[in-house]
Amino acid sequence: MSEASSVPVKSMDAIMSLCKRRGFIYQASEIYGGINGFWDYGPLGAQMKKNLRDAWWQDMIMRPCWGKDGPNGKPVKCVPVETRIIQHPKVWEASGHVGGFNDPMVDCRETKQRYRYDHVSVFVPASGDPGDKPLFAYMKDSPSEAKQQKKAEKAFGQVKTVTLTTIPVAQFTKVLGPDAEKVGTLTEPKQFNLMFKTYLGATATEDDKAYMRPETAQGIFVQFKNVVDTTRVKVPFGIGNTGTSFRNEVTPRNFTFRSREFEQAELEFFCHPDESPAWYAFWRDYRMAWWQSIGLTSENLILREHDKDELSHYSVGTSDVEYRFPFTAPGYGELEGIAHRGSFDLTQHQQHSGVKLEYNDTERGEVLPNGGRRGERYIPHCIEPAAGLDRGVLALICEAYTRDESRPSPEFMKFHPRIAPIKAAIFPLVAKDGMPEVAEKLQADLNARFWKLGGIEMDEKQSIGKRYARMDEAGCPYCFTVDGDTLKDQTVTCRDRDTGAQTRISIDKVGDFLAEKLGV
RNA sequence: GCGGGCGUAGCUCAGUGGUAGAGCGUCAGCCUUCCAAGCUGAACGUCGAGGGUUCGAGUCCCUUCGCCCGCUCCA
Repeated sequence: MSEASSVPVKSMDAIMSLCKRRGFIYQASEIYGGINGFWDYGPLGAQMKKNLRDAWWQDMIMRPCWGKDGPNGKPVKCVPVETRIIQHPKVWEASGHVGGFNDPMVDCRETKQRYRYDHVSVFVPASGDPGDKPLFAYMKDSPSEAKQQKKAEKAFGQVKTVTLTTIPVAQFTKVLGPDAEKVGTLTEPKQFNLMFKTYLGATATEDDKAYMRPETAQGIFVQFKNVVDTTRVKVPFGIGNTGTSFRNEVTPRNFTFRSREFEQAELEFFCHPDESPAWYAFWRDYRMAWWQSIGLTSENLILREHDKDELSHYSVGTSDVEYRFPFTAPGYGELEGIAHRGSFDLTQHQQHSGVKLEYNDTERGEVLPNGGRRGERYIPHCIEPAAGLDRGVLALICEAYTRDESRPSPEFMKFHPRIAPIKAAIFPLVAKDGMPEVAEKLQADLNARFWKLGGIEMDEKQSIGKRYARMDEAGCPYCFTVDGDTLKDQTVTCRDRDTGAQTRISIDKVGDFLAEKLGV
C-alpha cells in the first residue's frame, strides 16, 4: 500500500452527518436502534446509487467499453443475466465457498483473541521431543512472532515452524497461545460460517438448508451453458449482472464499506485461453478508466496489481481498483477486483454437476475442404471485473465531499453530472413579478426531457443564496435562475456548483446545455 | 471476538439527582432583484432500549443495542 498522497483526509464524521441530513444514507431499522452491518439509502442516495448502477450497466452491457474495440480488434460483446440469491447448495460446494467460508477458528481463553485455525503457526524444536516445555504459537508478521521465537530458541535452541493444524487437538494443552501467559488456553477449532444460512420450505429441517449467495458471480457461471445455447453469443463475450449478496461479517465496520448485505456489479468475460492475458490487461485498464470517468479523479484512486504470492493458484493476475477512504487512509480499500480466473469456475461446475461446460469455437481449428473450420472445444478462460456498488457510492460521496471556507456555502458535493441525483434546479430570483411562472415552465420542460436520468427541481423558498447552498449539499451541478431580465430577453442565469460562476444563457438553450453536460 | 470512546431535536452539541435547552436546519407568513441576509411565528424529544437505586434519574448502578477508533478478521 502506497502512503504518498497530498490529498488531505476528509472528516468521516462530517460526511456521515451530511449523508443523514440530506437523505443519502440512513441506518437500517434506525427507530429500533439500528442493526449492525445494514444501511438504507434515502431519496438522494437511492437515486445516486441507481445512477451508478445504470452507468455500469450502460458501459459494461449495453455499450461495453464506450464502444471501443477489444484486443481482438472487434467491438466488445456482453449480455446480461439476473440470477437468484439462493442457488442450489452444491453451487457453493463447487465454488469453494463451503470450505473457504467455513474457516475454522480457535479462541484463546486467556486473551480472548480469536485466530483463524490455519493462520496460526507454531515454533517447535527443530528435532526431537519438546518434553515438558510448551509449543510456542504465533501469528506471522505480528509482534507475537519475534517474542515467541525468542522464547522458543531459549527453550529448544534450534527451532522450526509448523502450522497449528498439524498439531493434534489433544496436544493443545501444551501450546502457549500467541499472546498468552499460560499454556493450554487455545480452544479446539470451531466453524464460523460467513454465508447466511436459511431453510427452504416451512418445515425448516437441516435437509432443507440453503445459503444466501456471498457473490453474484456463481449465478453467471451456472447459467453459462444456457446463455451459450440460447443467445448466439460467440466467445469472446461477457455475461454481466448486478445484485445483492450477503456475507455474515464478523465485524461490520466503516459505515457502508463492510456491510452484511451489499450490491455487486459483476462481469464474467469468457475468452480463449491464449487471448486471456490480453483481455485481462484490457479490462483492468478500462475499469480503472471507468471509475475515473464518473468522478473518481483524484490520486485517492489507484490500480493495484496483486503480488504473485497473493494470487490464487489458478490465477494469472488480479488487480484491485482501490480508493483511499478517510477511514482507510493512509491505506486503501477495495472498490473492484479484476481477476483472471482461468477456467477454474467452469471446470469446478463441470466436475460437480457432471454437465459439460466446454465451448465449441467454430472459428478455430483446421480449415475444412468446404472453407469452414473444424472447430476447437475448450473451457473458456474468464476475466472477472467485480465491483461493489455500495462501496462505489461511498467512494463517490467521499470524493465529492468538499469544504471550502471561502465560499458562501462551504460544504458541497462535487458529484459528476452523470452520478448526481439531482441534475438541475430552477429558481425564480424572487417569488413574484411573473418569475415563478416562467421557472415552473422551464422546470416542466426540463423534467419532460431528463426525468429518466434524475431529479429536476424547482425551489422558490427563502433567499437565493440559501437555495444555492441547499443544492450544493445535494450535489446538484447546475442551477438556473429566472430574474427580471428573463422576462425581457429570454435568458436565465446558469450557476455552476463547483466554481459559483454565473453565465447567462438563452432559456430555450438550457435543455441542450444540460444534455451536453450530462453526456446524452 | 477483545480494548477504548460516544449515544440528548433532522444535524452539531450544552445540560451541578429537582420544569428538556442552544445554534443551524425544516415549515408558514412578511421582506428580499444573485450566494446559508433580516423580522414574526410554528413544528419537532418516551434524553438509544430495558431494568435498578431514589421522594425524585438525561444525570448514579446493572444489562443490552448501535456508532466511531485501535486490535483481530477481511471470502
